[in-house]
Amino acid sequence: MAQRVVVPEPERRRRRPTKQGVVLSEQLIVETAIRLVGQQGAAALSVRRLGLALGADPSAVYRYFRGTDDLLLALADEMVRRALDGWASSGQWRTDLRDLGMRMHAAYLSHPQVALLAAHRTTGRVHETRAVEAIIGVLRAAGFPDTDLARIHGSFADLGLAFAALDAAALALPPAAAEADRTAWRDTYPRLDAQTHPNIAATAHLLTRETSRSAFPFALDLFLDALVARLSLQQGPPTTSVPTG
Amino acid sequence: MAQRVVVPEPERRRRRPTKQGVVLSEQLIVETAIRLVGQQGAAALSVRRLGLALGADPSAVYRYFRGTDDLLLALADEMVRRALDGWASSGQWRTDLRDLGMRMHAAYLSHPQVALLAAHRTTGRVHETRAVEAIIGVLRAAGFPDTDLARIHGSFADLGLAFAALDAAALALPPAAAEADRTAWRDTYPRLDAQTHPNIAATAHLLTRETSRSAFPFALDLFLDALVARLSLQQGPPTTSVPTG
DNA sequence: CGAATATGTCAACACCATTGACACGAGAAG
DNA sequence: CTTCTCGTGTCAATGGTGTTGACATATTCG
Repeated sequence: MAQRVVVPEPERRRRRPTKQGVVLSEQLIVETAIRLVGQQGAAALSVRRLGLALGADPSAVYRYFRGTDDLLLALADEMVRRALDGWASSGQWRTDLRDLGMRMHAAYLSHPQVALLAAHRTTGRVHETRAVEAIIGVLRAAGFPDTDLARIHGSFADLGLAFAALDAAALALPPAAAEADRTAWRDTYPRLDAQTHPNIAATAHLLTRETSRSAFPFALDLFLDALVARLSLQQGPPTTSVPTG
Repeated sequence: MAQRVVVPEPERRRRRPTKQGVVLSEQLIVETAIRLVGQQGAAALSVRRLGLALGADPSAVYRYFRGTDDLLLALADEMVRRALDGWASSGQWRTDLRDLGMRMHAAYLSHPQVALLAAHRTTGRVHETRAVEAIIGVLRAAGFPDTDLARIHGSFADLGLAFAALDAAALALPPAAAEADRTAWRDTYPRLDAQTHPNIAATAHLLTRETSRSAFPFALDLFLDALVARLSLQQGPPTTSVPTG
């Protein structure tokens, strides 16, 4: 690190403007980084370009984040913040969980390049903690036993993040790669030898890459069905195997 | 590119040994890259280090791959090759699909760093095509209508790759990050204010990050259940909504 | 007002991917 | 066997990257 200490945002007192007159903040840096990645692709996220976009010396970023990885986690946490923004419990646990899942998915998909970079990371930051609190709260109110909370929460979060990353990957492809992807299905598959690839050859005219619809809502409902079934067993026998997907 | 033309592997005639006496090949480069990533982490995969590990000048890699992205796709395709290695249809479509899914998942998880880098990419290479052929073949033999093949195949592949990437992410974390992850659940959650995070505070002693078991087998079975249900509807009414997750 | 120091800046380091020019030797042609 | 071709490995150079230590200065506190 250029400097060992990164002052946490709430304790910052002195705000000294940049040579170009910009007053930096964690929030401003995060927002600028998200904009940068959205406009120019994930490859454009470098400390130097970020400095340029901010109107500050690149190394100033290190006064706010310990390194690029720290910044990345902050971007992920901002996605979570936006997902939770305005959410409130409806009182129906299944509705709540579905809503939380869809919000998380949507927040990441609105910035696919960020999702691709950060969706698989545990941020350990405030908004992630808020999300955990919300999910645990819904599960407890629904009547799930405390001993199952960690596992159910883990499965739920995994499902959402896995699909967020997956669907983001399709959206975030640079135009050239997306074109190459489509070309593979449209051009090369129909030309494959019927000897070596009989099934593709026989149905090539019907095979087009299906990218329009996300499988997430369907998968989420399957998961929630499993939770409902588990909860209704709750009163009867003690603990059987826990649904984890 | 250093040189516009990359000669495809099967057409290579001249194999000229390196100064250090190594005879290069696409396969050798891919295997060395996988080993490098497995031993030193994803960050160690640079053309320079790869050259060093190979015993060749770094720029020699560009005689075999157009760039780092091309190499990455080759790594992904190698994972698919290993997954398919030795697979044969059992004649039972559900068994076949489950087996293919589990193999793909296992192949990626055996090299989590590679999975993290490449699982979300469409490679367009030979082994991926073989996998598509196998899956389409199983679905056709099962009796799914040709018009549904693209969508069902897409959902199946998505599910497997999404969980491969997710589970790989947990395995691929550098030890420091993994420790930080565990610390968050063990140390900071129990200290949260009961006012702001009542649900976490009340159950903190039971909350530990659940990383031991993958949710994939469960999710895969849910998906296959949905396919079974869809197939049994096949004979009756025409087409309803298609399960996509 | 004066001092302390947080924060922005600068220059430097080691690394990275990629490229064009070049040399050499393997394989084809005779 | 000899000769020629050109595929392939090497070298040097370019412009990028994250990160750091030293430094300057203006903001806040006493």
